[in-house]
Amino acid sequence: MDKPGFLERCDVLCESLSEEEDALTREIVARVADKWSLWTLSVLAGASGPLRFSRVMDQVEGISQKSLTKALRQLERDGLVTRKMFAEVPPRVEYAITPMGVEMLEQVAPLWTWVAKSVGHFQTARSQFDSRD
Amino acid sequence: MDKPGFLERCDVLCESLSEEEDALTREIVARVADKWSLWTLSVLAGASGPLRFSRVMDQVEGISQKSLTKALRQLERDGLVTRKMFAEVPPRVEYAITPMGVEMLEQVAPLWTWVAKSVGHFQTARSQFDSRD
DNA sequence: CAGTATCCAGATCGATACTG
DNA sequence: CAGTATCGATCTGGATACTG
Repeated sequence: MDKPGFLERCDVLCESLSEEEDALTREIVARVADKWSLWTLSVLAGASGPLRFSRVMDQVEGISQKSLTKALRQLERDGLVTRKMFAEVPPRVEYAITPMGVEMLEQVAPLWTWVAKSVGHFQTARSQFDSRD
Repeated sequence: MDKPGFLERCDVLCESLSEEEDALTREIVARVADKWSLWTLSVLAGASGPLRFSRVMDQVEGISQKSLTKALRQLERDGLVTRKMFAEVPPRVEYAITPMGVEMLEQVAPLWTWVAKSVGHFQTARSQFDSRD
């Protein structure tokens, strides 16, 4: 089995990272896999403009207030969404995706699409595995 | 904010999935984010041939026996690696990546590379966020 | 409205000990 | 060698109640 080119290039890049950068890279990639974070980000991407907290919560079905708050804070912290507070009563907070957030989704979309298209293969593999002696 | 084309295409595909397929898709994508699973898979991809359990464990630094077993089982179940047992004493088990596993890595590599290249941006975003009033 | 604080149940993981 | 079994610490997420 030859070492594939894409893997080699990835290795070279990854090994050039400091330990701190490596840890951060892993963290960001991990966020991609997080159910709520990615869903939240794509809701903001699909909206025609900034969304209030409760509008986001409506669209991310099943999320709790606590989890949404956490997801939005993380996304904000990493510069993937912006948070704008208005000094009104009742309070209004608007979230919007950043260009970096859009870029992130663009990177994730091919992977997601590939998995979705391959879902039949995975189902087959699993049923074979589950019914082996 | 216009709905980007890539997102729309992804939406259309995702909405064509049954609830079961959707759940499986999420699960597979989640595995991508899992530290050990991806690392294990890339070790097998980088090897010049099948690897024994203990060889894999050597290369995935810091993993416990329990976690490696779990990661390998999941990868096997999804058809991303194969497991071959030899009836010898002491027992020998060899793991190898499948074509599907290679494909999976090929899908993940661009994302990983992009994150690694963007790590500086994320560091900046975080330090700004962490030092805001 | 947009959170924060608290409690609690379930999953996860490392360490350790044991086995075919 | 390649696991499985068990235990305890840790983390996570939902439900609920409360607040500026």
